Amino acid sequence: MPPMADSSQFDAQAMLQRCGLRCTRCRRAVLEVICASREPMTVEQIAGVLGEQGFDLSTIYRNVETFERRGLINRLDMGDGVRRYCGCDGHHHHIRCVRCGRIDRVDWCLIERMESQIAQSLGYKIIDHSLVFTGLCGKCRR
Amino acid sequence: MPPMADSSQFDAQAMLQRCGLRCTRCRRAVLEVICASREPMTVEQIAGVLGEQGFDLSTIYRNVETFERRGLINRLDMGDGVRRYCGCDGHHHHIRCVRCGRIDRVDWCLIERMESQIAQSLGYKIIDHSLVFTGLCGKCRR
DNA sequence: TTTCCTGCAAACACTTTGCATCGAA
DNA sequence: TTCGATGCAAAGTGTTTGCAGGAAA
Repeated sequence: MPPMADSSQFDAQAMLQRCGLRCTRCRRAVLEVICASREPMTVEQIAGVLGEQGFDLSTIYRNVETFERRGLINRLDMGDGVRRYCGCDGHHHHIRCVRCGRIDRVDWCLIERMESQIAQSLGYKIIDHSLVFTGLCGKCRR
Repeated sequence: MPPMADSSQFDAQAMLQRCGLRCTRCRRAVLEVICASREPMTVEQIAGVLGEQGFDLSTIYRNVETFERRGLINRLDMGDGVRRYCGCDGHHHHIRCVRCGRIDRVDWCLIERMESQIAQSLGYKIIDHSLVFTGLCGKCRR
């Protein structure tokens, strides 16, 4: 795994500024790692990727929380008790194998329709949704 | 909140026996609390309801884990990092307000269709799914 | 009688907090 | 220059584990 993916698709600095957040080395790095990753990242994984830069774990925790509250990233619980974060790029879901923990991505969705229905019937304003399927992947089925 | 809901709808003892699990006081009680509750329960809440019976927390943790692996209950992450359990009665989803933490239940579903599509395209055998919408409830929107 | 379950105590992992220092704006 | 961000150390919270005694089958 390369130390950091190409960040040309998104401009971490601009994202931070747009939210009124100071653009520090740690914040830029954390945001880039999360947004560049195709898979949702745990705090531990983020710290691992940024290992050589030596950011403090508590700082990373503080930053992901800030990002989440500003809507820069999404917090994702996959049903296994591990907290993960992913960028807000595009719309997709995940599926996790309950046996081996493998996580795959589901790129298509029928769900948008449900949102307006929920908004109507319960009076919610929907901000986001997280859909987690659990099952057995091809390998584990055998 | 009554100490325990009516358990006539389900037979905890039979459920345990069917799974080859010993029917102990603690197991029966925990299973009844979870299945009788309309809302998903945290381990802390379960222990609270059973407070006067003085079961050890670690025993409750062990039992809910056992129940989950046997498919007697479902583990549910609502996207707020808190682990909850609910009975496998009927099919429904939840929606959580990101501001106040309120959780509502969504009783209808368009999702079954997606499952076969996932199974086909990724080769998974779907066991369950968890869908969590986050948003602002009517009170918090104002 | 055997095997599994339980309570207790301790360890554990993950996350949060207080505080002094540092650095972006 | 100021206010917010950081690193460090410590505390907190929720969860898991080892072990000996106890209860279900």
